[in-house]
Amino acid sequence: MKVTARLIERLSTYRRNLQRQIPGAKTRIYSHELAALVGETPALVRRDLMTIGFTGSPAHGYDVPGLIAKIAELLDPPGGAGIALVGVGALGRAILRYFHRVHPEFRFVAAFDTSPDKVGQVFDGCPCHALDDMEATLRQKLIAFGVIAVPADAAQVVATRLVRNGVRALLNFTPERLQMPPGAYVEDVDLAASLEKVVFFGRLGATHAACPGADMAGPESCAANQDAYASDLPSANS
Amino acid sequence: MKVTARLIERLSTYRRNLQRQIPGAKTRIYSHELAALVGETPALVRRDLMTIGFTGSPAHGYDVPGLIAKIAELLDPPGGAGIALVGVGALGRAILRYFHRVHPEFRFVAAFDTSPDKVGQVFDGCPCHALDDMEATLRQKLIAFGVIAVPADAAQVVATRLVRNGVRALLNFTPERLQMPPGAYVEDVDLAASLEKVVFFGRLGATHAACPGADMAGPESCAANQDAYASDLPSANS
DNA sequence: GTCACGCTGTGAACTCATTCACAGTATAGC
DNA sequence: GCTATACTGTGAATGAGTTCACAGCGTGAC
Ligand SMILES: NC(=O)c1ccc[n+]([C@@H]2O[C@H](COP(=O)([O-])OP(=O)(O)OC[C@H]3O[C@@H](n4cnc5c(N)ncnc54)[C@H](O)[C@@H]3O)[C@@H](O)[C@H]2O)c1
Ligand SMILES: NC(=O)c1ccc[n+]([C@@H]2O[C@H](COP(=O)([O-])OP(=O)(O)OC[C@H]3O[C@@H](n4cnc5c(N)ncnc54)[C@H](O)[C@@H]3O)[C@@H](O)[C@H]2O)c1
Repeated sequence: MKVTARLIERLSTYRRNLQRQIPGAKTRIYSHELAALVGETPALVRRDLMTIGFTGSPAHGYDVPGLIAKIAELLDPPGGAGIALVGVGALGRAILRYFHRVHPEFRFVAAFDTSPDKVGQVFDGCPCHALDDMEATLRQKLIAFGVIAVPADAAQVVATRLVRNGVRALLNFTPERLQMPPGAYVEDVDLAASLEKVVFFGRLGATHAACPGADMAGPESCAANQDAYASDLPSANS
Repeated sequence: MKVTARLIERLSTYRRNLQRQIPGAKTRIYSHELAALVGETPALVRRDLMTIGFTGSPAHGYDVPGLIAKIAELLDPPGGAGIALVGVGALGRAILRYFHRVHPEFRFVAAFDTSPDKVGQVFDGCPCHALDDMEATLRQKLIAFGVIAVPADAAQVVATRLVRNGVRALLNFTPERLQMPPGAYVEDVDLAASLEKVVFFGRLGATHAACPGADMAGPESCAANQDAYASDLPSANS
């Protein structure tokens, strides 16, 4: 099974969108329905499910609970993921709050910050420690994943320290490119670059009347699965 | 010139990393230096600069201020971008704060929220309006870009309303896949999927000893530009 | 019971992105 | 001045990722 980062990303959205359906409304789903739900092509959906060895029937499509289970088996770590947050600033707190409320399966079990205001407090169930306690806490709670939401200049130091103490993968919100030992995984989220794309392609849209014109095409630019747009206000669906 | 979303993303990080250098320290840079800075290959950097028609010299590499200017000319809208934020929650406020402080070139000129607590307040220079004022405000301030940070069920309605009133591109933090008219651009930021990738590849790293093993490879997994890692604590560089 | 339909599973084709590899060239050192 | 060097610019090769297109099949209609 050839597992790429994009496949994992799509599996994650397949699952999330399946779970968002009215529970029990559909226990079976066709590739083209799931595709519409997540904004992909039916062929890609079938290919992905084939890749993970999940098989449907031509008559009824794919079994929804079964698919969710299969994806869970693949993505969810057996013991549940213990995650550490470093930098309990505006962004860090938003993340703690959101995941605590809507995705408790991601267990943020420790936070770290330099600010004495934050240390000792508990944010959405996640206790904030001083940096000095990092080593002990990481090892004691067997934390394997980290989220970096500190100012850019602190990112590399913090990352190194995490990885030295058992953390094997990071989500990095900083524009800094982190140097990691081989084997460690870093997922960068660069919001400035994302906004820059929005501005660029939005501007193009204006100039060229439409993005599909001659020479430009973002991957999901012109997202429009046009079918549903003749109607007027596609009021909050799904 | 063939412009893809990935190119824009890289140009954005090229520029940001060039600007982060001690100003004036280097006025020239080689492709391999810039590549190391952003974690890409030298060949790709050269190809990108070629694509945007920026040319260097074999003797001294590329002119840094010139390159920054060239990228700005390409990415920055002439009048400055007017951006609207919808949903002044935890995430929305983090975004307003961050961009106001560190990237004021992205001008958040209006925010919208349903909560009476928020309406009328100013967040980091950005006034929060009631939803009823959306049409008027968008048109009056000629807002062409939007950021969606409302709960998922409100996302489609809000997006449609924005696009109906002149907004041409959106940054969407919601897991909802937005239906857009052709020509509009949507950039999705799916933090849950990103975290899921971190957990998956971090776990693999453990099992398989290292990611480059047999059959897996995330795009920037094993980010390690190993060169610099023999040394110990790569203390916050650049 | 038989037929037509519409879907899955999948090899092959294709498209897009990245890397290779090298010719061309400006400098630094001698 | 001449040579060795180390880089850029770029066509061509490679590689990933996606889509095409169709054989095979279970089901519902009649
Ligand atoms: N907020 C955003 O929208 C946004 C967007 C893009 C990038 N980022 C990145 O995320 C980072 C955090 O953003 P924010 O808005 O939460 O900033 P913030 O200033 O609100 O939070 C930073 C937090 O990190 C803590 N901190 C500082 N140095 C530390 C260290 N060495 N170790 C541990 N904690 C430390 C501070 O006490 C503070 O609580 C930013 O610096 C930026 O690089 C944020
Ligand atoms: N915070 C995160 O880390 C995170 C992570 C992933 C996704 N998201 C997405 O971003 C959204 C916002 O996250 P948050 O943490 O800021 O949530 P939040 O609850 O703090 O903020 C939501 C804000 O939207 C406002 N709102 C609600 N309905 C609205 C409407 N119809 N029009 C305008 N405003 C409306 C609310 O008043 C509130 O201020 C989430 O719902 C989620 O879909 C957030």
